[in-house]
Amino acid sequence: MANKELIRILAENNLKITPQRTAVLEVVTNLRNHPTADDIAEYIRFSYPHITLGTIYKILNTFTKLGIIEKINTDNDITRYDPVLEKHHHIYCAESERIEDFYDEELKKILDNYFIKKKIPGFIYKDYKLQIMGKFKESDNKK
Amino acid sequence: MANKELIRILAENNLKITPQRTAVLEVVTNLRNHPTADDIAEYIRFSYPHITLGTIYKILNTFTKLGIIEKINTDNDITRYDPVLEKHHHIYCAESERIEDFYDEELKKILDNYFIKKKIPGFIYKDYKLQIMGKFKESDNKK
DNA sequence: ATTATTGCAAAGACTTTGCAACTCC
DNA sequence: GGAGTTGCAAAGTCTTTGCAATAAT
Repeated sequence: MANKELIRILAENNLKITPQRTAVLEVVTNLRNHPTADDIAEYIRFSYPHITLGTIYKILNTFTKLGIIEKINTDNDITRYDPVLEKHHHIYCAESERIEDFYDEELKKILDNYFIKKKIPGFIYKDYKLQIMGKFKESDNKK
Repeated sequence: MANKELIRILAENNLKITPQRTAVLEVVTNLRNHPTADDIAEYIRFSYPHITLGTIYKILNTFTKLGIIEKINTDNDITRYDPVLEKHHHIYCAESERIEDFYDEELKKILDNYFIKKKIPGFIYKDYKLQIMGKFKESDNKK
């Protein structure tokens, strides 16, 4: 994502354009690695050696509240972050920290269709999240 | 779940039968509230005032590794626990801490069917988890 | 100039760990 | 009796918070 685009997103959300915010947004959207706060800090320190985790967390929380990014829950208690783009699911590897995006038109249709029809009594449905568990065959289990 | 049944489960898993383990298993299976470790400690202290969170966590981790219970991820970083019974999903409330079980035969069929057919390249599929988000209409938002 | 944001350090929350004492089989 | 479990306290990890200094509009 180009720098111009990043700035546009911040502006649209009435956020002041700071280098730190731009950098965090850039890392999360461009990496697509579902990084942890710590991962993000590590990347950003190349360009902003003085940035601290406290700041990263503040920025991530701001973005999350505005719906610019989304938290991803993992089985250990470390939160990871995902840019909000088109609706997609996540594939979790049982043997590594890898989490990959998964998008399938058919699956989307099936589930959307189900939830349009299905009424859950006493509950106002808004969205669903699907996690796919298993393991990647390759041994190149990059994070 | 009867005490006899709880003991059977522990025995089946080659665990020593201790009052603490029996109590933890009882709380998680009978409450079906998806309690946190802290919730569980609170309940058990009625009968075992001296039990500590450390012990609760050790027991919960043992049970989780053996597949007797399962961790449930939440958006804040507090882990909650669910007895492993038949396959079911969870309904999350956006406005309270409530998490309810959801089981629907049709949904199960649809998803099982999809994943039987669908091959994800480079990935060995094992299971899926579906989270349903929205909010409960009632104001009696018991936890 | 005003208001929001950053950096830093300290505090907070949840969870894990080490070890001696104790239980279960 | 021996191996495994508990209780306790201390430590660990991730995340939040408060506040003065700083930067954005």
